[in-house]
Amino acid sequence: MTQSDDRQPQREAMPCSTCCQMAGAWPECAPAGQALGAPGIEASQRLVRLRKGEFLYLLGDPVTSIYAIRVGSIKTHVTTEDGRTQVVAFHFPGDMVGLDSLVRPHYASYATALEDTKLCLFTVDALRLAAATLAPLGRQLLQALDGQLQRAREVQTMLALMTAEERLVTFLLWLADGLALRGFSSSAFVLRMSREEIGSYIGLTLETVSRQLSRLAEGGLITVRHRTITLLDKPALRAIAARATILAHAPAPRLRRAGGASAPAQG
Amino acid sequence: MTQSDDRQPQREAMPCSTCCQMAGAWPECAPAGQALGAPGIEASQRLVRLRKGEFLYLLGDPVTSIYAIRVGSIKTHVTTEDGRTQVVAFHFPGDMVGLDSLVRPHYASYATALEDTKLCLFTVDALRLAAATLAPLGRQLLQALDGQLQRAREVQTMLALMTAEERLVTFLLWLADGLALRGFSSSAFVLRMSREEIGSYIGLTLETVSRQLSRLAEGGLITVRHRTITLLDKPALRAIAARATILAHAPAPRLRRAGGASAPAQG
DNA sequence: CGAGGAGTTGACTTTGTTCAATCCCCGTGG
DNA sequence: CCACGGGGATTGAACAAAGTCAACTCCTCG
Repeated sequence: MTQSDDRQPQREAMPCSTCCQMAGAWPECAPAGQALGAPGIEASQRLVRLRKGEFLYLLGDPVTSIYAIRVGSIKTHVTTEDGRTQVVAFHFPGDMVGLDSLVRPHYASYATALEDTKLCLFTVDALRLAAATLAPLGRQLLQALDGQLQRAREVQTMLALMTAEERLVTFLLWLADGLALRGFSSSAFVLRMSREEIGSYIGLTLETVSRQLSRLAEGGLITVRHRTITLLDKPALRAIAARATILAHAPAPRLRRAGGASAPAQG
Repeated sequence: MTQSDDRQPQREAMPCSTCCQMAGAWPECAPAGQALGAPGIEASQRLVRLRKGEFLYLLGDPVTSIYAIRVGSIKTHVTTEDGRTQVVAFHFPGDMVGLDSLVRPHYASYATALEDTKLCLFTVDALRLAAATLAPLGRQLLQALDGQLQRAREVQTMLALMTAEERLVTFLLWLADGLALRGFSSSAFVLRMSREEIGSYIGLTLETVSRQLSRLAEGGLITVRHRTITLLDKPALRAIAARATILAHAPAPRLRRAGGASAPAQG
């Protein structure tokens, strides 16, 4: 392999136009309010530089902007109650970073540079303004889409680091919370799906699902009769699920230093 | 438990207005082009009824509409090359179904009723029209968001049913494909992340990642030197990953009848 | 050149899967 | 009204895959 073919691609500078194409049909990273298609939008084209290990943003920070990577790479990650770190995505040149937080007031993850990285910054004011011009429909779509992405990432985290018991309890609580949201009893309900379907969703076999349900019942935390479930001790259940639940307004992540600047500054 | 509290909530009829609130700030399910916020949009308010086990749509079908659940519940699922089924989401009253396919020409999953279900139908023509009126920015956002959702679901599926080897190979191929997209060599590249970070992403420990890399190298499929990876036998690698890869323009799913067919029928 | 983080490798343990037998509703039909 | 059949669910035992703990090597960075 020659250098030309074996080079370290991500380190190669990439013209912004290229990165922006990648990001979708972004206009040049240079100011281009026009191209954004909504009147009055300033693309407020700033360039951000990060060194390896530095944070682009922290979970819980107010969402001020989203980014497109020009050069380098970024990981977005979360931490769990018990201190484990879960990488939810890797981002490479052309990818958007922070998109999953667009419709939120606070970032839903940490973003850390895996190497020296340059990004185009788009102020969220501009984007929100654009969003405001969207049909309400569009906003709702965005909102709903974001909700589904969020849930998918929760599942992702669940599958990556929860035990069978934790997964099942988490799943039951999701159902309960869903029912509560809709104004129904959240402590007694009927499963609409088979053990097999549950297992498929949370990455277990139907036997394991069944066994775990039995164990929880033995422990007096729930009652199981066919597909009718009663949650007897929600605090205890939440405690189990919490072990590997994503911290929402979290403390500091541990992986890597944050280069001082944006660092959570804990040692 | 009394009936009043222990009733089967999801079976309860729910006024459409309620379901629509749930779905975001959807207008009444009754015709309300106005409320959609874009001129000329017909909400083309149709109601769809499904009986338990029926499909709402199939993977690969042209995307004609998306739905909001009024009563009932839906699972969306995919199948893998080797015939396993993976549930990617459960949807309950108020949830949107098919949203993840909005920006695509074909549905990216199957949607099956878990019980008798009623849904509000929104023709995608109307939605696309709305999308067309969005700033190009908005469309790109939608596109990018959808891309991230898709990837999250791929990870979800990977975590739920792939072995360590399959996960790692899939991950390497994702990296390679990403590089190829960006015009770089896709057979030799440098990992930007540690074994630990890879492991976190694909749900393995760093030791397992290391071991699997070694095994693949032993087998002559790849070369590993520190963080420099060379893919020597991509067909073989693809074959490994394919075992549990989501079928794109798939045949029929086996779980439940769709009016006739049933069980996985293999064994 | 030294220190320390990253990576590899091995031995052992744990967790969940697999295979298989059995149970239990529930709906059907006698 | 009750027997029967069948799919979903439960449970057990053996097994396998990945995790854990630990020792050791090798770069890389300072």
